[in-house]
Amino acid sequence: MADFESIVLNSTIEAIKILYNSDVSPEVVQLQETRTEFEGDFTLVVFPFVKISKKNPELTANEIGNYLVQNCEVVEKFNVIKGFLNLSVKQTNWLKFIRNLSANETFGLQDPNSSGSKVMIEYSSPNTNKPLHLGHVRNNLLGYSLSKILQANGHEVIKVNLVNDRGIHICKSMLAWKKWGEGITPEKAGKKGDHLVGDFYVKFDLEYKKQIKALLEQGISQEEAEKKAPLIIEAQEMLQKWEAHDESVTSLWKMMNGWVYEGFSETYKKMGVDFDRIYYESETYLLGKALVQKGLEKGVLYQRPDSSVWIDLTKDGLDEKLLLRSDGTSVYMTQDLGTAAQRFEEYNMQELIYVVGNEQNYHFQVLSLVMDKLGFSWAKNLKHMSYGMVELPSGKMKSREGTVVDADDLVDEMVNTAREMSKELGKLDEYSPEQTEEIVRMIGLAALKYFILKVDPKKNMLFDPKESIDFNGNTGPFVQYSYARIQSIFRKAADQNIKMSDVQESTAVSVDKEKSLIRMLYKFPAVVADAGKNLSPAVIANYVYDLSKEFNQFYHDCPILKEENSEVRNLRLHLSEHTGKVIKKSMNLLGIDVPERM
RNA sequence: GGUUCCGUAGCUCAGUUGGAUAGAGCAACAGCCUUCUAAGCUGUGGGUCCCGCGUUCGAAUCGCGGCGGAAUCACCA
Repeated sequence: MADFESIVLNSTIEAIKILYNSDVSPEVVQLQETRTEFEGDFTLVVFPFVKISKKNPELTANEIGNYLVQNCEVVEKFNVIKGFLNLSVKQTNWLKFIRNLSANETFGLQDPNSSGSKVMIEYSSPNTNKPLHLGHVRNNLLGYSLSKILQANGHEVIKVNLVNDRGIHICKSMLAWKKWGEGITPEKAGKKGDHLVGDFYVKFDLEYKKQIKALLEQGISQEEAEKKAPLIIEAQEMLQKWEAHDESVTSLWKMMNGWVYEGFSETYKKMGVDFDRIYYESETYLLGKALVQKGLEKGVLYQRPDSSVWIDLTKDGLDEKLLLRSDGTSVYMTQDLGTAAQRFEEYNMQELIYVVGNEQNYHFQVLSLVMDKLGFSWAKNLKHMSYGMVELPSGKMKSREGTVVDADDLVDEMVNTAREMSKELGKLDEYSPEQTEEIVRMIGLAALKYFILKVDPKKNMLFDPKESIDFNGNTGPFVQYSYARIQSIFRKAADQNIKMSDVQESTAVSVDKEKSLIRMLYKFPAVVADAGKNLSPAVIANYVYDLSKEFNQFYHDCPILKEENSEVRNLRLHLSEHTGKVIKKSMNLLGIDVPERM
């Protein structure tokens, strides 16, 4: 079924050809939704055509309007306000649209892999020296939701995670555990492994600072003290041993990383995110050196006297960038060059999207440029899905000041709040503890996820704990509540033995709220496409909120089961059903579950 | 200093090929449960869309110049 806009658009082009003997391209035709305060469904902006018609806007609009009513099969009537031609789609077309929905379970979603495009999306990418925090939460939720949105747009999606499991920061935790851990394990401590390891990272920093302070008191400069402190030297030695595959260091590393992985997978599971493939930096950090060699041979890169390798990007408005240290070891960029090449070779995808914070905008600009200069055709298909930082009312999160919001704690708190709130409202009194727990989990998580995803990803956002646990208004629980209400209607309908039948095209759509709900549902496919194009879960979140609000108004204004006219009742049941389905699909695209009751 | 991003109601945010009188939520106040879940609905108040200039029939949206904020510019990742 062609959508109404394209039908109207084609007819408009035709109208202008016939009325004014002029050819206009589709881009010139501005068709938008009619604002609610005016009558109509779609509005044609006629200003662009007055030059062609050589008549004033009102007259032009009337002429086009008349033509469309007579010649466009979906246009019923029109009105003109200023230069705006408001068009009403025939009611039978809307009813047909609703009727077709019943036979279209995948409404709004493209068939899996139908676009012929394969996309790899990298997200999460944690360090294994401390637990996940609020910043990672935004990353994980965005990455997971985007993968769903891209799938809904018909792309084949490969979700990958690149775990940073090696490096000096990992050695710091390891060293601290060795020195002060007294053989403690997550079991003995009764603590998640990632949190335990994080404690030792903090411990290292604490002791390191003490040593620096002591050195400063001996009159050594800050810079030198940071380099000379025995702890950091030990950590560096440990890193060298690790790179040399020293047995004792490796086994310690494996053990502690194992703890962290276990902790992470618990957190991932709790948040409901997953991956198709996990890469480890310990296995990829040496990649990229061969590419650098090739770049040197091609003359794209150059070597300095100290034998470090650089690329000059000053002509591209950037700086010179180091790709290999003077001792021949890799930097972060080198590895990223290598892994990108490896991935394109292995998966042959069209695009690689990195979900990484905007503090690395420069890095990804360089990455893509370097790849381009090295001659990889897909360099322009490396996309950085850059998102803004999460700030707290007190400002930025600082681990030193203990203001980091831990991911596990955060989820637990949201769930606890949901539990208290449900108890207070007496919502779940009749359910078993297990059922209650499941629903309460869903609500708490929805509050958190929706709160984060509703904000445009590229913007920095403020995470106010007080606001995040609000379950009223523009929130996840509000959307869930709307869904639960709908399910309740159908439970009642079953009790009363009310059956649904096909929507009759003769049904009167007499209430505004019915009409606006239909229009809202109609928009869904365009919203999914928009979210995919702009890589923005926020587009979905804002839509599903508007849809839910619209439904609640409809629910308030219109009796459904109690409606006596059976045709109207039937229509309202269909509208409720399809609203429920679209809410569920939308929330699914956000990685949020919806409860049958709450 | 260079580059990039941001600035909309008291607060948090929508508003994307330039379109009509700039919208929600929270907070405040006032209403609505003997009728399908009140985690809901309705109403009131609240705006120099950071400022200025320009392009245009028309600018929150585009361009230029300011002001304010953030990120980044490591032989860190």
